[in-house]
Amino acid sequence: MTKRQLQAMSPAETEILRLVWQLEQATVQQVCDKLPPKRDIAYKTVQTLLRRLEEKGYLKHKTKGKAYVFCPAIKREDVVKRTVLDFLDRLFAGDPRPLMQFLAQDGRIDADDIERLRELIDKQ
Amino acid sequence: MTKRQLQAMSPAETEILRLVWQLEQATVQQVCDKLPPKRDIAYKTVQTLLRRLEEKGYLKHKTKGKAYVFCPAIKREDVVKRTVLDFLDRLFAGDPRPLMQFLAQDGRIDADDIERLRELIDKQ
DNA sequence: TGACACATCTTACAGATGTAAGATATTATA
DNA sequence: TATAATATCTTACATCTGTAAGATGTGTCA
Repeated sequence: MTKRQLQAMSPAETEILRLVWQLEQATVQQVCDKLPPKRDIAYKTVQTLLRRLEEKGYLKHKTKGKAYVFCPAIKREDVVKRTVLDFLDRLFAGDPRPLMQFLAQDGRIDADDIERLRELIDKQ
Repeated sequence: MTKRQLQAMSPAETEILRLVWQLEQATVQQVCDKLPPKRDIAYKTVQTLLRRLEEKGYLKHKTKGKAYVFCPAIKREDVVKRTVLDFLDRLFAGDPRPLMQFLAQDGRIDADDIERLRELIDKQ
């Protein structure tokens, strides 16, 4: 029971959590401002998603003036780990190679990226 | 409108579609047999998921004897592309590098994998 | 040809999700 | 100290999801 079971994040919640990570900590308004213009959702909706993320244990908040400031309640890398592995399991039976291959073939990673990855692996 | 908008797959549906890919084509029973033992869901549930995948346009079926044989209605690589890019957007703002980095650091890809990726990229 | 096994079709249903409105509280300002 | 602006809290609600049961159809074999 050291490893608490977190309730899964929905896609919309994931998107919002990422913005909080980027901002390190954020009010509802700041998250709204950070949304890409194409992503047209109401302030109230963002508020609901932040609240649900807090209920699920991903965020916590403190009060500043009249507004809440939300910040991560668990380490980003832990969330990334759980989320990526889960994704990998479902789509590729846990094998990361088809995923990497797709990224390479689709031109989303280049020789430089590969070089940096090699260094990272060699260092270990 | 050449590029039809596919309805998103749910996590459970994704898992089932992956099994159909592995089997190339499959009856409900074959998908059930392919499920990992830990994943304990009823025949009827698998049937529902396959039906929903067909409704959403990911699968089609033909009849063989009294049973349906399901097979992909769209190319696996197209589904992978849409699904991976969507995932990447939500969790990493579209940047694949944190994802790769995680995989490397978590020991999920090794030097050999990297070498093969390099070859793949160099060939392009 | 009747019954058994096994499919599909129809229906269910609680909980999650996406999206947000209305009610109420709080802070700054005229 | 009213009042406007801005927050949060409470509530809503249609749809999607995960999970599956019950009704009905169909092929097979005695």
